Amino acid sequence: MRLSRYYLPVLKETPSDAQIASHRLMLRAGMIRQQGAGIYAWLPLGFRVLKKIEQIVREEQDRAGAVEMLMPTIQSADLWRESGRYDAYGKEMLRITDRADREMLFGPTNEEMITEIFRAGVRSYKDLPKMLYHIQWKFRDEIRPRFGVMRGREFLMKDAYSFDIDEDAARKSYYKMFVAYLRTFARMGLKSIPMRADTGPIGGDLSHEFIVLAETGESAVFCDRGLIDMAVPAKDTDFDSDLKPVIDQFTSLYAATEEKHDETEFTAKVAVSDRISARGIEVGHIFFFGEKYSKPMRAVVAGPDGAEIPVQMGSYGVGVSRLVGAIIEACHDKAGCKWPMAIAPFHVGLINLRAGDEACDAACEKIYAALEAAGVDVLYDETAARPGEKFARMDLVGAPYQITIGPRGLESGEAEVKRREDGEKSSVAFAEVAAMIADRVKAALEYA
RNA sequence: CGGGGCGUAGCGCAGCCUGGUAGCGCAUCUGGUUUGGGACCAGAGGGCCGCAAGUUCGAAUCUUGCCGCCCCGACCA
Repeated sequence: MRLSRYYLPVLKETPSDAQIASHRLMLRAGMIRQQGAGIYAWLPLGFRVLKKIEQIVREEQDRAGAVEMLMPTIQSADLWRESGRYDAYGKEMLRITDRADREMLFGPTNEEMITEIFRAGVRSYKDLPKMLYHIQWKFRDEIRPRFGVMRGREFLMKDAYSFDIDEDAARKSYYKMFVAYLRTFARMGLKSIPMRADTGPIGGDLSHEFIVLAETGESAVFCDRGLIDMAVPAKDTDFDSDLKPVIDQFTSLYAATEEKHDETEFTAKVAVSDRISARGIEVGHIFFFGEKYSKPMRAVVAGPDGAEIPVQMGSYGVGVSRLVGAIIEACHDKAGCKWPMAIAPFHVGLINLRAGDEACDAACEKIYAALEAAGVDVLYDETAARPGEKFARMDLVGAPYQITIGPRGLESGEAEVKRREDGEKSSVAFAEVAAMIADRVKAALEYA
């Protein structure tokens, strides 16, 4: 992408209402623009990141055996009356009436709708198990939206739903999602820690929040240091195999959010040097809720003996738009974003220090074309801006690699390569730089 | 929803107390000098001062109402 054609409205000064790093940087880097309290437009740069995150989530859901679909944002109130949640949900639900005065709502979640869809097409236990998911915008009229996209009112969420014949089978579905989540967040360069969460009226051990540690996290969390270095299940994990050992391993060490924290247990089970008490961002939540919706909404199947039984359900959410903020919280410095390769809006920033100079232009065009041909996402700054401004802007955008071409380096036949992560700079022979960077990008995009 | 605060040019702000139709920095545009980490000189454009009513000869400024946004708290992917 040529910068001159792109829409990248960067800000030199920090907008006054941005309190935390991710919000500040997203505004400054021209990723989002606020349209109302907790409502944001995604500008081209932010949209690229959002799409890359969404794609990773999708790939890992598919790998775990979930099937993608798409449900509408607008739902009918009648559906929610069936489960009894229409009145229970309260003011967080945005209620709408259409021209015929029918009561509608902008979906805050989709349990009712998926249950309706499922019951319409499944009759027998032989059709189970099933796992369905979609990635869709939701709206929750939060009392107090804040922190930019981390707690917006409108947000993009992946939600999956599992349907099983009994609790034992449901447990297997739950495990699949557990593993899928570990992999999903790891691929984005995040350390996520599954923490036990409130299971509500059902009880049991089947509810976990996936937390990313960050100073600006909204909840206080407590865990064993051992969880941080625990190896994430590999790409070739067979999701139909017994996943219990993996779950056992990840749940063997203490990890709880504030609400579930038990200080006595914490001090008893975790050595002082291994105790982490920090703040975290919830990026995913998996939950088994049994017959909560299937029973009142009559999502039943015939069992082997012919008797109708309500299906056992679970739901599994990932805050896709929130992840953009969460990743920035985890990966940034004073100058800007430091994107992990997998979700970087651009892999490489190419800086032409002397646009208009024949030699510089020719050299840059050549590298630009070579990188693009190799499938690398390049942001090519061919504007007439001054060097300092170009460097600062590229640091703000945060591509993992920057290639700088200027008259000085060109004389010696070299390009300067800077790694955004640690600022390390090196000179690379002009003839080799494109191939070298393309290789590095490809290597970084390989995932476990 | 309770408590606090803010709304003046694209962004950051001053002016308001003590009424006289608006200013600063950055950004933008033009010309010139510059050019390896956010340049310099000269000039220019850009504002129903959130909206509405009221007081007044006169309102960004005072009064009332409304709207919007932010922060703290209880609640949440």
